[in-house]
Amino acid sequence: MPELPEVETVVRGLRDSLAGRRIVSVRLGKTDFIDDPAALERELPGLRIETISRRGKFIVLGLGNGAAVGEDGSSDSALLVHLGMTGNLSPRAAAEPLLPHTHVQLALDDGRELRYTDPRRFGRMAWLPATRLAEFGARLGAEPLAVNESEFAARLAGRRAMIKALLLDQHVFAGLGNIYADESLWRARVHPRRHASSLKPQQVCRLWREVRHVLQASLRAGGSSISDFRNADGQPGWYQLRHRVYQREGKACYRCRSKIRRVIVAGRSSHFCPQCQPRPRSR
DNA sequence: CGTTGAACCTGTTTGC
DNA sequence: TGCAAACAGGTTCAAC
Repeated sequence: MPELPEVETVVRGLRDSLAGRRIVSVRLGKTDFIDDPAALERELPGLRIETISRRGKFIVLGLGNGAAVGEDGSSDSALLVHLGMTGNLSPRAAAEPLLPHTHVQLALDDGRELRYTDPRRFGRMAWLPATRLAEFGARLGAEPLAVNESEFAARLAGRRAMIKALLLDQHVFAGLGNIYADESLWRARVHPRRHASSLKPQQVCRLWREVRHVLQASLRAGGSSISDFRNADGQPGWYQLRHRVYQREGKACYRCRSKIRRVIVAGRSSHFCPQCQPRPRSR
C-alpha cells in the first residue's frame, strides 16, 4: 500500500496532532519487525516528538528531551517507521479498544496512544541516535519530487537494468513503489522492460515529468487506497480512481483502447499498454 | 552489475 | 460448498 504519496499523507496528518507531545511509555506486542525492541522500551519514554517528516517511504519522528532543542531543527534521535504493505500508524484515545494486529502502543502525555498495526508485519521500526541518522539518509536514493531533470537523468545514466527495476530501487529513488512506477511508465509511454541506458534523453525527460505528475496528483488525492490504506485520521485516499494501468489487466487502455497487459518485471506485477508502450527491440 | 526466486507474514479473492 | 492457489501497496538475501 504505502508509497511516497501515502506516507506523505500520513505524515501531514500526524504533524499537527503529534508535534510537541511527549512519549510517556511504550508497550510492545510482536516485535519481529523492530530492529532493537529493547532500545525502544529503554530510550523512548520521556522523549518529546519534535518533528514529523518523511524520507522515502519512512516516517521519521524526530525526538528530543524537550530542553535544549537544536537550533538547526536536528533531533537528538529519531523513531523510523516503515509501513511495509499493511502498516498503519495513528493516534487513538487510550480507552479505545485495540484493533487486531496492534503491535506497538506509545502512550502520549495527552491521554492518547500512537498505535502501530500491521497484519503482515512487513513494516519496520527502529530507534536511531543522531549519530546514525545521517548514514540512514545517505543509504537512500534521491527524493523523486526534489530532483530536477538533470539529476533524474544522472541517476539513470549508464544503468543497463530495466527501467522498472530502477524506479523501484530505493537506492536510486526513494519513495516510488509498484503503483506509481507503473502509472508513470504508462504516462511516459515507456515499456517497463526497457533498459534505462536505451532510453533517449527525451524519454528520460518525459519520465521525469510523469513521475512528478503522478506523485503530485496522488498527493492531492490523499494517496491510493486499494484495500486498506488509511491516513492518520482513518480516511482513505481516492487516487485509485485515477489509476490508468495498475490492476487494470484486460481492461481498455484509456488512450488507445488496447487491452492492458500484466507481466512480471523485477519480481513484481507490471501493468502496461502493449500499444502505447512498445516492448524493447531485443535483450 | 543485473536478474531471478525465495523468504518474511496474514488476509482476501479466484478457480476448480 | 470447500479447499487450494494466486495475489497483495515492500524489502532483503542467496545464487547464478
